[in-house]
Amino acid sequence: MGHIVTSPHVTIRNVADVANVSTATVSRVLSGLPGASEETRQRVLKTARELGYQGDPNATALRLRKSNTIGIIVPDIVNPFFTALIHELETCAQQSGKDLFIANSQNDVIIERQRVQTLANRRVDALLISPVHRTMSSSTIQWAHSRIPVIQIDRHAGHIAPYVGADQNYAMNKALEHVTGTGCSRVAYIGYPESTSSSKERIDAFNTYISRHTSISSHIETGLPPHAAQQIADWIEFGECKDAIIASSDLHAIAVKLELQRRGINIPSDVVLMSFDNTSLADAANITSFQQPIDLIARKSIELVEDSDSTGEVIFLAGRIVIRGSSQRES
Amino acid sequence: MGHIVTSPHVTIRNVADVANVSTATVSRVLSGLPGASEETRQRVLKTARELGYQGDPNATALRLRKSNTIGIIVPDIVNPFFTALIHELETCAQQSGKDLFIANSQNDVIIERQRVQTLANRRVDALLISPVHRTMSSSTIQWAHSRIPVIQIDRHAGHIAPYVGADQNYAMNKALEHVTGTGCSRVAYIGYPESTSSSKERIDAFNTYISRHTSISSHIETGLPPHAAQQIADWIEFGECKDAIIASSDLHAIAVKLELQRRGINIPSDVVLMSFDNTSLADAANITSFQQPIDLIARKSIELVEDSDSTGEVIFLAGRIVIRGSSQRES
DNA sequence: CTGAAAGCGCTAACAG
DNA sequence: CTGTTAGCGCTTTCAG
Repeated sequence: MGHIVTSPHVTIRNVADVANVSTATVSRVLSGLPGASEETRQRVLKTARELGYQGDPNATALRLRKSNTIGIIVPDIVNPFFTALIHELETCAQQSGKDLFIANSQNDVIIERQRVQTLANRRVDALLISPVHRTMSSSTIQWAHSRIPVIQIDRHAGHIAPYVGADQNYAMNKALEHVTGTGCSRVAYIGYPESTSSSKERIDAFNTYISRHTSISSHIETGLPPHAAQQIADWIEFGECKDAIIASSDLHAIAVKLELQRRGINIPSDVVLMSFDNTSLADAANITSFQQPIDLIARKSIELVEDSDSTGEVIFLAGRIVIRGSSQRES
Repeated sequence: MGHIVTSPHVTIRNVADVANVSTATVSRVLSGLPGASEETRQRVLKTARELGYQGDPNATALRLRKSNTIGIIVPDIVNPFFTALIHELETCAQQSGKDLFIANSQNDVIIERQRVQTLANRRVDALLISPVHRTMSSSTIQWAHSRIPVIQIDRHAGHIAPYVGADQNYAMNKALEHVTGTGCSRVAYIGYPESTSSSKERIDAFNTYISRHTSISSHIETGLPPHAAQQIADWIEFGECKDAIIASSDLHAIAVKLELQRRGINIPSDVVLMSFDNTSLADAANITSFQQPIDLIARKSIELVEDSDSTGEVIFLAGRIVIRGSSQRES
């Protein structure tokens, strides 16, 4: 068995020879440009089809200095939120006839820089990026933006390039309204530190809301899911007012849920729990979660790519809460 | 603001001019080839660094007809199992100094063919693919294998190219031993239909085991998670012997868990439940799950890529069960 | 040890 | 309407 080379790559030259025209004509026809009689058009199209001509994207990219592709760099490809986003982007990109280059920066600004360079060197037409860090990613993004159009997506590193993402302030307000609506007046926030723009915006929104509603007492806990979950469990109090926990990621919510279960604390009767992102994890663990509008985020970002004179735009999108058993009696 | 072109791409020509040598020499030095005095070496290296030379992968790929990259096509990028695999592959590929092109076939053989063609045209050095379908993907894979080295990973479409994946027979035996070990003598299988090699192999292994252990009664239910879960719940019986359900994916297991909860059936006291893949979903839902050896799968496949005379190999790897609350009393 | 030159496959003037 | 030509950035003989 093994790898048998049967069909070499068909070049434009091959097509030209068989169709008895010049490579220039083949190129024009295949690019849909004018300047070819209907007769030759058909002949070229036919032979190209018969020979199975596919084109060489590397040669085209070298010549045109663009590759008809869009690059997307996510900070963590294992996170279902980002794969859901990638999935939506794929659909939108396909509709624009573009391919997607998917890259993972593994939550590391060094790797992020490498990925940005790789994609820029490959001459992607535009780069969508969800930055690893709110401040430390900005130089990389600026570097990229100086050579190709860059759009920040879901997270940003300042007003250094257009941004499309969810309105974290709106989301956090909805979340707080929901949990206070279930009768909680002690509410805690748990999530990663303020290293990403979305985390920071959520924490800011949380604090603002609390400062305006003096009847609510609050608590904030940041850190990696397991550790932060232990801390937050210590904060739980049984008294006249009911406790609520808002987790900034489904992962944090699950860590909290497991920790509370271990301590014999019941959800939702003792403590109301909800989270952000509404990934398959929230569904699996039956946790109420705020659904980011990833379909709109994807659509808008691809639109921005097409629409070249859209520099400096900042687009916030809404979203909605998906209520599950962790914040209501009946599941 | 907007997109400001400040730094054009630095070419080998630029480096050559500044260093006062020919492009040929620069190329040799940068490729680490012999044929350059230590003095010029250093000078070239220095100027390349100072100018921020990055190289043009498109030009190199055009010239060399290879791109120093590996392509990976997964059937469903939203599935945490495949992103975990991608993550491992990234690590291994990086160690070999290669970039990874990630593509998603969206469980669709048509899209799968497109993705394969795209990557082949981009001259990836090798293609790793987890086929969408056990039989319908084979022509695409054969087409690809006729032009570039192809390795089937986790799933396969016949002995048409090397394969690296888990030993499904071993895995299913371990699963059956585990659930029968908890005292169950009625056991059901739930999963997707036999459209993928792994599904088929698991079902075959299930049937073989059952036929050898006549004291166990069995049941098989295939279909999409929610529907199949309803069916399987109808099968549950309360009697002298305890029931167990083995789910072929974490998604199926979660659907089963939710359906049983709705009917007031307790896990694990009434029914023992376990699944395959051990993704973050299983962790979230506290479900015992068989962990595929994705680290070994990734390592082996990258090794096969390097080792060019490895045609026709078939490598099966083991794995282990991660026990959680769905199959034991204490969590 | 080094440079000149050819050419990978493609597109875009420019002629005809 | 069509062909000739140059060249994108790179590597690699082949001379010197």
